[in-house]
Amino acid sequence: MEKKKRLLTPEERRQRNHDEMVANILEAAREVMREQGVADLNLQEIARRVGMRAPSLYNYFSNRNAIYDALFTLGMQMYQAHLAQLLAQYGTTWEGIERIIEGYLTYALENPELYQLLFERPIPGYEPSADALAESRNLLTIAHEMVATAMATGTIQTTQSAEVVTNMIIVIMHGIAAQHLANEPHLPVGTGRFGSLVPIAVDILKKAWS
Amino acid sequence: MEKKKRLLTPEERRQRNHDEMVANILEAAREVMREQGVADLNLQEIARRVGMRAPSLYNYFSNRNAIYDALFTLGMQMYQAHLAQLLAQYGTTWEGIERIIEGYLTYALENPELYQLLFERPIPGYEPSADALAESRNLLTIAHEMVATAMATGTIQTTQSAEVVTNMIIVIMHGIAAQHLANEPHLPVGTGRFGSLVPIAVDILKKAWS
DNA sequence: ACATTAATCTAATTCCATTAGTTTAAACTA
DNA sequence: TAGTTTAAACTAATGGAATTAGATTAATGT
Repeated sequence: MEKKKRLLTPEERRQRNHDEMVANILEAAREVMREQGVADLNLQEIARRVGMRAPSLYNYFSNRNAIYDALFTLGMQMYQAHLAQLLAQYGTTWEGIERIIEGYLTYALENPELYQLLFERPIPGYEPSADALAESRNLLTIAHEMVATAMATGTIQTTQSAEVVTNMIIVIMHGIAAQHLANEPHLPVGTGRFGSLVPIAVDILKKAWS
Repeated sequence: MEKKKRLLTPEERRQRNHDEMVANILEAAREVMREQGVADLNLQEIARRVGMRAPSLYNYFSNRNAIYDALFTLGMQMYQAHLAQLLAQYGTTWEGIERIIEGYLTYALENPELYQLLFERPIPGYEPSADALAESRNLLTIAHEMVATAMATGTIQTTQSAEVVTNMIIVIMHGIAAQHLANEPHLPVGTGRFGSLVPIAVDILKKAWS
């Protein structure tokens, strides 16, 4: 009978408010990046949108790059969740590989600001922190394991190493996304000069490797 | 007997000095971009290197973006010369295609600042001018003609359209260069996780299309 | 009540791009 | 040759943005 739905202690309430504000700031930052370009992140504008002045942001992030870094980590986690879902659904089949390539483009179109931050580097003064980069190495491991499984089960048949196969898939996946984003970012997945190449590229790989 | 090697008129001398200074500024700008990143082009630093103060640069360029634009055009002309040379030497053979892919990576490694400006966009507030973009459309035309010739002469055999073939080659070429530059920019052409994929990628295409 | 602390603010600093206005020296003109 | 024009430089000023310093407020803890 002590507590049916225990009230929050002041400490917890403070923490919750703080976390909420962090989330709000990141959300506002993504909006600004989408509207004004990834590199033009403007602290005054973020502050305006969350209802404070720019210097107050420093209670939540130590500087502008810390905001980029939080978004880098967030974006990496989002992409990994997206990828894990595809892997669970399709496994390591050729269809799965096609879905993964398509999924990379989907992610890029749905979250262009995060995509650019994660996979198209040069933000003026920003380099991902060691923590952020660890997430990104994790992603490469997942890709490599997927390819190794596909080779072990015979889906992919080639004398090339799993590393070469992985890298080639990355090249094609990234090449398509980069060109689509640069030239026809408004067109949906599966359409346009580059977006429509996904199944064609997979056919070419299939012809070479099965 | 009028003039053995005619002296320059004052007008010509003035023009020559002006042109020289423009070239010096662009050279200094490339240095700064290489050292501090493409997006961090700093007018004070350029000015220091050519021996003047920042506002004096405005006698030669109307603003910072005009410098980017001049470099865009310069870089595009350099790349086209590079490409024309390869085309003349190897023609539209499979070896020629391999050299072109390799040549794109070579250009990217030798002129990383121009490569990023030309082929990896987002410089904060800069969009290429119409003139600069015309150069870039020209490049696509050259690529498309090359592929059409290769298909007409039977080097490339496929039911795909020349446009699809061109775009796929662009995807692979750019994908390799982007990954190499992002991950192992210090390694020379032909080496590293991505640089070594060039011949492998060409083999895959050859298997699919000949 | 008093002290602490988080969260906010305003004001100040620094770094840039860009503009305004001035000076100098060369070149043209009468 | 003297006076005018013009290119090319300068210094000083403006305005935007990140960041730091210092003061204030309000909630919490003792």
